Amino acid sequence: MGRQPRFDEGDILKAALHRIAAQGPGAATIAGIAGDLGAPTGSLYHRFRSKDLLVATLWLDVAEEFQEGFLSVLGGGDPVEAGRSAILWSLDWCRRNPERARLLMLHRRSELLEGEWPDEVAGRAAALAGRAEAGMRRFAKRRLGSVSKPALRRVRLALVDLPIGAARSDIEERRVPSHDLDSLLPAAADAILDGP
Amino acid sequence: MGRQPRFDEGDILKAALHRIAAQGPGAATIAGIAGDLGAPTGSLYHRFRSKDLLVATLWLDVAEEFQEGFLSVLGGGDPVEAGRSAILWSLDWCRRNPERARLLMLHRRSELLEGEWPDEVAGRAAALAGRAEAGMRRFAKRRLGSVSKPALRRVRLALVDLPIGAARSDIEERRVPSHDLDSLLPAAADAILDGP
DNA sequence: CTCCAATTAGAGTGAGTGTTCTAGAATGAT
DNA sequence: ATCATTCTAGAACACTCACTCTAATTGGAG
Repeated sequence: MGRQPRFDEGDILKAALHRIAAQGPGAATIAGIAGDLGAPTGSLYHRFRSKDLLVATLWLDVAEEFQEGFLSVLGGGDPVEAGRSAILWSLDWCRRNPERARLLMLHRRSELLEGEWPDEVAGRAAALAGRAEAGMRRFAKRRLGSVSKPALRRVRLALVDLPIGAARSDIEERRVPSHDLDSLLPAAADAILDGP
Repeated sequence: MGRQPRFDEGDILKAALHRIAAQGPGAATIAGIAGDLGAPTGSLYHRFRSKDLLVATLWLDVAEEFQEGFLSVLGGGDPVEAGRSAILWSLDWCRRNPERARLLMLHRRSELLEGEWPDEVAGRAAALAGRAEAGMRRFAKRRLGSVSKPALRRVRLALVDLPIGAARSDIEERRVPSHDLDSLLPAAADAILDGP
């Protein structure tokens, strides 16, 4: 019932990802994405009420995919080993998904999205953040026996901020994260988690 | 010989820094900066041939100031202690210069400057990068006894990428880098530098 | 004072942006 | 065949941006 689509949500999001990975968030214009697809601009607005909503959807898709895998590894087995494995999994995810990694690791949300989340996805964003927070607390409890603020800071530093900081330079230069990091980062993380 | 200026380079750069620190690089428009100063847009173009040149000058001013202090600390005394001190100095610089820190730590060059360095400052940029490279090599030689690629990678990771990654979340939320980092980061750096 | 150069002053230009609008093409149900 | 629905198609709109241009102002040198 109705005309068959030539460009669906997936096509549009994929084109937007390509553009952002190749030329940065500034290149993700409606006209640019439509041009890559050979689509008229109107077709993009048929799928997404605004450019913000398009970009937000893309970001959430990628972030959810990453976070799901990350938290799943973080939750398994011995906590010491789980922490190290989660770091390795993050590095490997970046290697398997170089374009998604550029989107997620290189650009903060504020560069892609001025202002607040669009209403349509505010719930998704809040749920995503909530699951991250819960996963971090669960790991902090298992690994450090505490969910105090300093303990949570350590966990976030060791498992999120340091790996991202370390991988950034490689990702920025369109390389895959160096395999040196596979041994250096877990060592640094343990130093932080087990330090005085 | 000629009319006295109401707005000099320093005023303009300061206004640009305020804007970028407060609202991100996207807010550093010529009209915006001029508006903050109460100046006409023409006056900005009297000082800077283009917006790119203005932003590039600002970035180089800040980067040179930071790097000079950083390398000076990194070059002194016992190398093990110098590495730790350089990290602490970086954190302290961010605390003393919150706006400059936002500019330098939060935004990569590519967010501020699309494309290449303007001709007028290409030499300055190259010299800055050269001094950084030289300082890193000197430290790698003293601290690890080698200037091999893996050794340089470790040094850059321990002294640059990790501290920036660690400080980012605080800086992003307009806080001063946590004092936890003063002990956690040197420990992580040593783990990386002294690791197998 | 009379020049002259430096600077302010701000309207104007053209390119690019996100978004809207109207028209038409395709498709399945009746 | 008709019709509502879904989607393409792209011109048009309002706005912002970096940048340019012309004119007016200022202050020192002669």
